[in-house]
Amino acid sequence: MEGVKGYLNLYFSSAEYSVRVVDNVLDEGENYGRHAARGEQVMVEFSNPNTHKAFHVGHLRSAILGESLARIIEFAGYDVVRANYIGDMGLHVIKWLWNYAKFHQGEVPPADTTKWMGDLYSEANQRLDKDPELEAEVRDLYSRWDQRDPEIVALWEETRQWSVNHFEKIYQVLDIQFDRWYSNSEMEQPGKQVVEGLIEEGIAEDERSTGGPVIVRIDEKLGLQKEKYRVLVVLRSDSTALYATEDLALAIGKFSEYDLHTSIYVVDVRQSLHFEQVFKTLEIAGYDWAPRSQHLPYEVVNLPGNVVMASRDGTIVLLEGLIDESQSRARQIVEEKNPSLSEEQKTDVARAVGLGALKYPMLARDNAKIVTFDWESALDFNGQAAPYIQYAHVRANSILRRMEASLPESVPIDHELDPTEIELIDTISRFPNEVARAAEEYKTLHITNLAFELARTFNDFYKQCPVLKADPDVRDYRLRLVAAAQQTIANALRLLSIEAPEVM
RNA sequence: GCCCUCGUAGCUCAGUGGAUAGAGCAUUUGCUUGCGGAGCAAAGGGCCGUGUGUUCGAAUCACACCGAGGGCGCCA
Repeated sequence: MEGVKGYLNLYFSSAEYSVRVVDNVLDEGENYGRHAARGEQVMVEFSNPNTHKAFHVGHLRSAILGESLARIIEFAGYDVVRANYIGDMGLHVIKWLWNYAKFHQGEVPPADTTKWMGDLYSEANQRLDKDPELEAEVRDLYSRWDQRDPEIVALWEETRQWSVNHFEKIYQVLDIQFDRWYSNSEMEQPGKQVVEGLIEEGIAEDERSTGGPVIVRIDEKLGLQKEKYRVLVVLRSDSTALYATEDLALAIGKFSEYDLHTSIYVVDVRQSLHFEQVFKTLEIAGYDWAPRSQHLPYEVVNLPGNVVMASRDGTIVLLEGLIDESQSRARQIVEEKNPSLSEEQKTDVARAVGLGALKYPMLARDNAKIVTFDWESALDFNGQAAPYIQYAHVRANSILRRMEASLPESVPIDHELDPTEIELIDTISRFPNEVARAAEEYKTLHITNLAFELARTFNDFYKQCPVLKADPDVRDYRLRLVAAAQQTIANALRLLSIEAPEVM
C-alpha cells in the first residue's frame, strides 16, 4: 500500500486472482464473456440495401456494424432478431425500370451484376438530368406500377431478383445472416392503410383535394412552439407510397409480429430526422411501444477529399472489387511470410486476413465519426488493424500446439508474476464488462479496443516471458494463461465477425 | 433561419469527471545461436478549436463563439 500524488494505491495478492481469472476463462471457453439470458427480444435492422443499385463500400458499414452489434447484443444476453429491409421499390427502382425498358430491353446482367445494375441507374439519372421532360414517362411508369400493371410487375420481379441474388452472395462472403427479410414493396399497401387511419383520427391532414400530399404536422400536434419535428409527408399527392408511408407500417409490423424489448434501426445519420418523425408520429397515434423504437445513426463512408459515395453519380468503390483486391493482397503476403502452408491454408488465411482488414476500421471507429475510405490504408495490414490481433491469436496457438500434452490442470501460482502477465490477466478479465458496455451503448468500438489491447498485452507477455522453456510449475500456469488469452481474443474477434486463424 | 454531429501529435484515431492525455501510420534508431520479426523496445512530435462557467479536480459537463460536415413538406 502506498500513497502517490494524493492517490491511495492498494496492492493485493494478484496470484490468487490471476488463477481465478484464467480458470474462469478456460471453464467457460467460447462462452467466456457471455451474459445470462434475459428473456428479452431485441430486433436489429441493418444493411438495408437498395435493389437496382450498386453495393458499395458505404453499404459495408451498416452491414458490418449491424452484424457485429447483433452478435454483441446477443452475447450480452438478449434474443436477437436480425432484420434486413430491402429497398426494392421507390423512385430509384422506377427510374431504373424506365431506363431498362426503354434502352436495354431484353438484356441480362453480366457476371459483374451490381456494377451493371448501378451503371444503368446512374445512366437513368443522366438521361433524366439531360432531358427533364422525360420525368413524365417516369411518373407514368410509377402509376402503372401502382396499379400493378402485370408487365411492369413481371419486369420488376425479375430484375429485383438479380439484385437479391447478389446481396445473398455478398452476405455469405461477409458471414452476415438475417432472420427476417422485409422489403418496402410489401409495406406499400399496409402503409397506405396506416395513413388512412391517421387521416381518420385527425392526426394526418389530407391535402390531396388541393393537389397537396398527406402530411402530419408533428410540432403542432405536440403543441411545440419551436420547430423540432416539423412536418412529415406520409403520402404523395398522387397517392403513391413514400419511404415514410412504408416505415410506419414496418414499425407496426415488427411489434405485432415480435414481442420486442427494443427495435434498433442501424441506418446512416442523414436519416435521423426522418426516424424521429416516424417514431413521434406513431407515438402520437397511441402506439405505446413507439419509444422503444430506436434509430442508431452512424456516419457515412466517404472517399478522400470528403467525396460522398453516391450511386447516382457513380462515385463509388464497389464492394466486390475491394474484397477481391484485399484477399489477393493478403494472399501475396502469406506467400511471402509463410510459404510452407498448403494451398488450402493459404486461401483460408487470405480470406481471414483480407476480410478482417476491411471490417476492422468500420468497427473501430466511433459511430458518429465519418470513415474515409482509401485503398492504401484499407490494404495496410500492419499496426492497429485486424491482422495484428489475428497474429497474436496465431502466436498463442503456436505455443499450445507445441506443448506436446493436454493443457495442464489448474495450478496455484508460487512464482512472482511478471508485470506483463498481470497486465494480460487484467485485460482478459475486462472482457465481460466491455461486452455489456458495447451492448448498452451500441458501440462495437469497445470490443475492437479491447481486442487490440489483448493482442498488445499478449505480444508484450510473449516477448517477456518464456512459456515452453519456463520452470515446470511456472510453465503450467503460463500455458493456461496463453490458452485463456487465445480464447478471449477468439471470442472478441467472433463478436466482430472477424476470423481467428490458427496459422497465418 | 432552425436542428444534429464533429474538432485531441504531421496523418488516421482512442480516451467511463481523477494521476505525467495515449495508440497506429509516417520519421529516426535499436532488438533474432529464444515459443513465428505480420512482432518488440526507444526517440522526437500536444495552447486537447477559442473563451467563460460548474467542480476539490475538466479533453470529458454547461453556455457562447470559431471552423468543418450533415439534415430540414411529396428522394431513400
